[in-house]
Amino acid sequence: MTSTTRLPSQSADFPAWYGEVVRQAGLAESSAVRGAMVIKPYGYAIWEAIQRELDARIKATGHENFYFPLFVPASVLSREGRLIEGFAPEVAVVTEAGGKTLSEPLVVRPTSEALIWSTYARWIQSYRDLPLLYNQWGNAVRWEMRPRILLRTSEFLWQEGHTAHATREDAAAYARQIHFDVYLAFLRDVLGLHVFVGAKTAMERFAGAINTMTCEAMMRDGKALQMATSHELGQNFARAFDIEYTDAEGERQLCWTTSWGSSTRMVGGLIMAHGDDAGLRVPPAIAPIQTVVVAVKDDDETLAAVERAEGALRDAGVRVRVDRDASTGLGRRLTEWDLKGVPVRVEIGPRDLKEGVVTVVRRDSGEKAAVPVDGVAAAVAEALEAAQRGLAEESRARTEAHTRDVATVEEAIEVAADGFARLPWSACGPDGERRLNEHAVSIRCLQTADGGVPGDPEAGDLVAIAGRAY
RNA sequence: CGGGGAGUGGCGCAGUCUGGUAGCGCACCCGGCUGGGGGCCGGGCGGUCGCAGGUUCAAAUCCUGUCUCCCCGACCA
Repeated sequence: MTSTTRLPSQSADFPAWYGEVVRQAGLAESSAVRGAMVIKPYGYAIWEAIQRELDARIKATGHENFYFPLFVPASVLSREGRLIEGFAPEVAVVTEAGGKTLSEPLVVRPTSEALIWSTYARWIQSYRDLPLLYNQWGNAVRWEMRPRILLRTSEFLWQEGHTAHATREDAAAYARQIHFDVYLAFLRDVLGLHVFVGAKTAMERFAGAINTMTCEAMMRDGKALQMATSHELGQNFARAFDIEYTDAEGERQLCWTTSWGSSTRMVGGLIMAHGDDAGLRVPPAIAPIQTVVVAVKDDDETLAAVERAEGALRDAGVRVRVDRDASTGLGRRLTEWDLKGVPVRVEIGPRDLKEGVVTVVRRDSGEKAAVPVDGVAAAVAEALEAAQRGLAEESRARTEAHTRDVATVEEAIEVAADGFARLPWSACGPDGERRLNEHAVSIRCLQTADGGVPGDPEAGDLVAIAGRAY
């Protein structure tokens, strides 16, 4: 049961707005465990939809899924110096189990890297075993200082992919394929988010990676959120975990590996980027409920019409839900569907039926249309498509409107107040990056002049995308 | 660890400066009217004011101590 009635539009700052929507739409709540969360049924339905869509795309690139243990022996995690260094401050450690103090502490995985690489070392013998392509859906724990529900919780759900290859070129090509064909395509085509793809600077790179590619999206308040990353790990992890193979000439070689991941943070990003003052706006492509048919009254004629509309929509393959609970006030019911971000609503009541129509309303634009009773399925299909396009277009337009070209670090700091700055990397460099950081601005990624991912993150003539980040 | 703030019915808060019978909104229960965007009217249930001690005729309010939580910064998928 919710208790407050404070509406999102009444809160001044955006994060508060965000928390209200998360709570009122029934997505998640804080857990009894510090910094963790309970994902409520509707929030989980969105995550399931994301999983389904993303998993299909991952598998299409030739991967299968597997599952590794939650606990990692501390000695295994520390085999790659940078890995343990990168995560040491935020790992949770189990020192006691079965009523005894453990002879070796177990780390609750902040990532499965270490365990998976040490296993790959046994699985890989020959060049015939390569490439090795697996993905895992699971959870991870990072004891962050400042948790934010769905954006940075101490436990989060994610997928992490790990691949091993014979050559650097093959590994690089795979990382790119995942980054573009899986992450970029998913974020753009399914979530309707305009994202910047690029490489992380040395400072922002994943510990142990030689190249980290990222998808950065701009939230409604102009701040950045990293939506997914793909790493080329070079031979660093192969060396630390002895991942070797014998090539066709009989020579022992070190593998080249990649890893990549995305998490429940995407649900948070979806809200922060598409949400408005009335709640969520979920793109039809992943909306657990695409259309809700609302019975304005519960007289027999209305209920019969609602039933027919539901049938027609179901037959058309629409994920439809019916709301015929007239004992609850209409305004209250409509508000609830708005908060959940159901993309299209069909209202049916005596007033409509007298005219032989039903009312089709789009959540993204608020557009209302009276359509003939027999035309519901077609009208809804059209509205769903328009809503998907509309949200994507809004995201693109807003992002572009808040992205400006600048020439100096000082200008970048100013522009980052409410958006992104495109700054020549040559005018910034690691020193400029540090100056940006002092003003809570970071370089989200480095791009080529035409907005692509640089083949070499150390190349000249790159453009830095700078902004404040969550 | 540094800097701020808050603990009062289930939830959100006012009251504290200036001590005097603990209040409001939401939720909940009952009755009625309503019903095309969180509806209206009336009636109810519910709180040892974080904890401990002190001052006082009298403490949510003043004093001392203590506990807890939140926000900002350093961390970050």
